[in-house]
Amino acid sequence: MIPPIPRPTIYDVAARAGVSKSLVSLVLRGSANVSPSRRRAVDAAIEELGYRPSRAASSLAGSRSRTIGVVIDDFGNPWFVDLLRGLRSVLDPEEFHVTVADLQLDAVSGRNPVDGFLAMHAEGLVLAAEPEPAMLERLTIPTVVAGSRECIPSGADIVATDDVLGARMALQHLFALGHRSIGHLTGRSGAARLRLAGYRESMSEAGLPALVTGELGGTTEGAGYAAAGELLDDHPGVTAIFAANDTMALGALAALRERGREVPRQVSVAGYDNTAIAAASYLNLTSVDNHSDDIGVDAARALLARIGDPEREPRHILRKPSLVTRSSTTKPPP
Amino acid sequence: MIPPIPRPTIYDVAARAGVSKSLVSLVLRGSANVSPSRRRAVDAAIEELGYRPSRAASSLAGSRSRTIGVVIDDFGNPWFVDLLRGLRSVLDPEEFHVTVADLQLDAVSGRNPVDGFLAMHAEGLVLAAEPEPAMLERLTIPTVVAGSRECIPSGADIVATDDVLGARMALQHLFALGHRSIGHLTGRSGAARLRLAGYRESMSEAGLPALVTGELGGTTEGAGYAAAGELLDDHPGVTAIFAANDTMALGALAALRERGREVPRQVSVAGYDNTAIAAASYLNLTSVDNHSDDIGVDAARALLARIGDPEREPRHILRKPSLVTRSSTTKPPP
DNA sequence: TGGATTTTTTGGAGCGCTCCATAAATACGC
DNA sequence: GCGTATTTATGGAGCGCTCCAAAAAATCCA
Repeated sequence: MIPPIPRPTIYDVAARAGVSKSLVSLVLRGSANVSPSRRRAVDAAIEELGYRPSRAASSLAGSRSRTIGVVIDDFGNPWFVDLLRGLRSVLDPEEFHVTVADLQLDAVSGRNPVDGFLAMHAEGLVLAAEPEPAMLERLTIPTVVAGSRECIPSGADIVATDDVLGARMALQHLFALGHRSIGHLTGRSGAARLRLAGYRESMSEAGLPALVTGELGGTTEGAGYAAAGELLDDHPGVTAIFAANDTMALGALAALRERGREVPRQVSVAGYDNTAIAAASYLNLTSVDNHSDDIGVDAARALLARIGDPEREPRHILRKPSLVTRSSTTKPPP
Repeated sequence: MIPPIPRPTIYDVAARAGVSKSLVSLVLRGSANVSPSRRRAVDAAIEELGYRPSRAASSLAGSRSRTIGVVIDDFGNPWFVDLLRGLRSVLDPEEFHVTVADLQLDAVSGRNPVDGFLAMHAEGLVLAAEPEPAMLERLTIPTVVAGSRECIPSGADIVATDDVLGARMALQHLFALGHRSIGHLTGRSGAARLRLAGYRESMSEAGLPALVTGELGGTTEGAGYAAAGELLDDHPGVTAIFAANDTMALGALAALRERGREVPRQVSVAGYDNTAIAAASYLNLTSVDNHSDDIGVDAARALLARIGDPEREPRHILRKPSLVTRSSTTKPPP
C-alpha cells in the first residue's frame, strides 16, 4: 500500500533509459524529433518503472493545465451525461481533462466551483448550470454557456437548443392531435422560462388561453406533482399537459392517477429533455429532445476555438430540438 | 475575457501586503503564528488582487495534493449522489478536493480513471464501481472500496451495506405479506450477485424454489424488462418480483403491464437502492435502502485514517440496510 | 536591565516538470 | 572532404508554491 520507493520522476526515467530528462519530456509530449531508438528506450524505462508524469508539475511548468471545468446543476438530474459525452468526444482526443462540479453539492459546504476551477488553472469553463452571479466575478478564462441560462457572463459563448422552438414543437404535436385545452407545468429556471414562452406563444397564436401552474416552484418530480394537482383542480377540462421537463411530467402522472384520469386516453402528457425517464418503456413519455450530446460537441469546439484565439468574438449557437413521440400522447377523448 | 495582467502570485500578494512570500504562505495555510495585523494586511491584498493560490504549485511543493478520487460506474445511475454527499460531508471540512470519474465515459476514449488520479497525485481513492483488474495495478495509494464489489484490490478498506441481508429483508417482507412464488431479476455486478445470494438463501430456507432470470444481462431498465418478461413467461404463477435494483424494477413494471398483470393487486414488485425512481409517487416502489450517504461518511473516514497511518490494518465495515415499504407490494391475490 | 525564551517573520532550496538556447550528431551540397 | 543546413539531444532557468533553518522581534524572568 505504501509506495516502497518514492514515485519515479522524469529523472529516474532518464537515468534508466540513458538519456537526458529533456529527451524524456520530449517523448512524453510526443515530439516528432526523437529518434526511434531513443523513443523505444524511454518508453521501456517508463513501463519498467511504472512512471506516471505529474500533472501538477507539468501544468505548473507548462502553464497549461489541459483541464476543462464543467459546472452542472445537480448530479441527481442525469441530463448532463449526454452533454459530458459530447464534450469528451471532442476534448479527449485533444488530451484535455474534463472535470465536473455540481452546484448543489458544492453549495452544502459553501464552495464555489468556479473558484475551484480557477485555482486548478482550468483553461476553460463550461457552464451547464445557473450559477450565482457572484461566482462569475473575475471570470477570466474562456467560458461557454451550455443550455439556456438566465445569467450569461459577458464575453462567453453560448451553445443551446432553442427551448422556445422545442415547446412550440410539443404544442404543435398536441394541436395536431386535436387538443385545445392544454396546461403547462413550469418552474424557476432559465430553460423553463423559455419553454413557458414557447407555450404561451403557441397557445396565443392558436387563440387559446394559457393554463400555467408551478411558476413559483422548482422543476422536480414533487414540483410537477404539485403543479399538476393545482392545474387539474383549477381546470378539470384539460386534455393535455405539457411539462417543463420529464421529471415534472412524472410527477404529473401521479397527480393524474390520483384523480382517476387515464393517460393518454383522457389526458395526454408530454415532457422535455428526453431523459431515460421518458424512454423507460413503462412510462414511454413523449418528450422534446434537446440533443445534449451535440450541445456538448459544439460547446467543446467553441471552447477550443476560444482557447486558441482569446480575441475571438463570442458566438451564439442555437440548435434545433426534435420531438420524440411516444405513447403518452394521443387524440383527446371525443 | 483575457487576463489583463497575468494571474497574481504569492509574490504579488506579498509585495502588496508588505510582507514576505513565506508569510503569505503561512496565512494561506492558516498558521496560528501570524500576528493579526499582518494577517489582515495579507487578506486585504489577496482580496484586492483577486489572488487564488495555484493548486498545481502547492501540490507540487507540498507533495500533498489534497485530492481524493472517486471512481463511479456510470453518471447515468444516480445512486452515487448520496455517496458523494456523504464523502464530502467529511472530506470538505478537511479541505480535501473530491473529484469524480465515470468508468463508462472514460472507457469510450480508452482512459483509465485510476491512472488519471494517480497522475494528479490523488492522496486517496474511493472505488464505487467495478473496475477492470488491470486498472488496479500499481495502486499505491490508500484505497477504499465503497459498496459490494467483485474485485477488491489487496490492502483496501471496504465499506458496504450488507446486500445479502438487504435481499433477505425484502424477501422477509414479501413472505410476511403471504407471497410464496417470488421471482428475482438479477444481472452481472458484484452487488447483484450478493442480492441474488440473499434471495436464494431466503427462498431455500422457506423451502421454496428459486426463480431467477437475467443472470447474463446487465442491470439496466431494459435488462429488467427482458428478465421480467422471461420470468413471467416461464413462471406465470409468480405473485411477486424482487429486482436487483430500482431501474430493473421499472423495467419489470413495463413487462407486467404488457402482460396485463396489475401491480400490486396481482403481482407485487420490490426494487433495491431506494433511488428517486422508487420514491417517485407515480411508481412508489418498495425498495431496500443501502444508505449510501452513510457509506460515504464511513468511506471518507476510513480513507482519512489510512492517509494518516498507512500502516493501519485494512478494515471491513458492513452496514445494515433498511427496507422502505411503499405501495408496489401488498398481499398476493387470494 | 540583560540574557534566555518564545513568538513571528524571512530567504533559500527544491518539488517535477516545460521551454529555450545551445551543443552534438547527422545529412547535404559541390 | 569540408563547410553549411538540418535533425536530435542536452543543460539551465524557472513555473508558484511549501518547508526548513535561521534571523528578527516580542516577551519573560531574575
